[in-house]
Amino acid sequence: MSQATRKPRGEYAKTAARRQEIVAAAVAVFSASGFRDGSVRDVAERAGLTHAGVMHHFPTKIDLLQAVLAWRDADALERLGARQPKGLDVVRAWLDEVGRNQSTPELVDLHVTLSAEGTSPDHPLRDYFIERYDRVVELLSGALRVAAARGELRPDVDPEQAARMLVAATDGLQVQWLLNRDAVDMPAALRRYVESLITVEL
Amino acid sequence: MSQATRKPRGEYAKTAARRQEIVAAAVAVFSASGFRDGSVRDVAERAGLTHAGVMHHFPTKIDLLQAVLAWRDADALERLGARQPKGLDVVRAWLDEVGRNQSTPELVDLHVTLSAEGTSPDHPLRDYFIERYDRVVELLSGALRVAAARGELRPDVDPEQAARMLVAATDGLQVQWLLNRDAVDMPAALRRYVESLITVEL
DNA sequence: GTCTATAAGCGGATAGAC
DNA sequence: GTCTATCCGCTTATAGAC
Repeated sequence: MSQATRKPRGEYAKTAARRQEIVAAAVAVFSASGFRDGSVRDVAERAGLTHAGVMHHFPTKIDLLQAVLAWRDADALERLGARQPKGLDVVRAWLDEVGRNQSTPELVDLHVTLSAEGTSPDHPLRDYFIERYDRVVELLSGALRVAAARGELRPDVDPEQAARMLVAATDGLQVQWLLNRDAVDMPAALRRYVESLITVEL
Repeated sequence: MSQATRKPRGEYAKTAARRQEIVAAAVAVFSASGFRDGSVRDVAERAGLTHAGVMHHFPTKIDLLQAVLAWRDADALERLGARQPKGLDVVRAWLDEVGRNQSTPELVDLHVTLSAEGTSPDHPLRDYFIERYDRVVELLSGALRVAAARGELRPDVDPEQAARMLVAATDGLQVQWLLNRDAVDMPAALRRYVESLITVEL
């Protein structure tokens, strides 16, 4: 995350506030027009400056999109990490999050599209997504380890492998759900998978 | 798939051959530069015409990429569908395919990126991917139904749900694998999942 | 630090040559 | 049908004004 960690001394409240305004404009534009048809010029107009002005704060259009995603990720991951029992509760919270996301398909689309783009070797979002997946997998596998210590996990289940699989299945189901919402019940499918891993009721 | 089914009378061998040349050039360019940095003009130059000439055959850059993917998909799906016992053999072939794909990460990247883009409501590839996922899920759930009839499937497993989950997990694992190849063993993870569904050795 | 002006290169649309 | 020439609006890079 070379980009996000670069915080020059001169970056004061005013700059941060301006960026937040731009991000808000970007959320509005990309949610309405999609991020492929929503232009930086549209975002700039809505935020009250020129397109080059926007790109002073966010060097590329992708950086701007990353800011939108990070803004959405932040409170979701907070909700997960804040769970205090830290066992299967975290897994339940993950399923809740998936269910909640169904009400904002544009943002699901944004995440799916950008995480896919971000896999390319030289993509500016690559580091961001590597770190994000590490964090999410670590969070969930930690939760499963706690569950294992309590004897709630089947003995042949490896916590990290299962966590990785849960995240993978979530991502993949989102793609199929976006293509055909009637064919997929994401929370139910994930619940079935989790229940095949544990020895107790979820 | 309005595009692929439209085959005007005037489309003869020469045209098909020209398109194949362009697709070959596109594979070369996109594999080398990625499909985001590889331009239609690059493809055109390599195929010996202007960028507008290429876009006569493939109206948009996305259509060109779809042709690359379809070219790769064609024999993979054939290999799967050709399996004659039609039971768990098909699932084994699916895992083999995943393993085989590891030798061409650029094409995996291409598939992941395009399937994600294709989820957007008005995206030209949307119909293509809807149909492709239907076909794949149908192929795999058919295979699991055969396995169920043979008593090889756990009684509480729903073939279509399991097939959908297998495809979803495959897609999601590919994202994580592209981000960090050391962290993920795709065939092993999928094999574990399949083994949790069945009553026999895979 | 914030932003404008400008220009290069891209995907895409159009008109018309063959 | 196939393709070139040309033009459009876009993202992005660079130079420099404030």
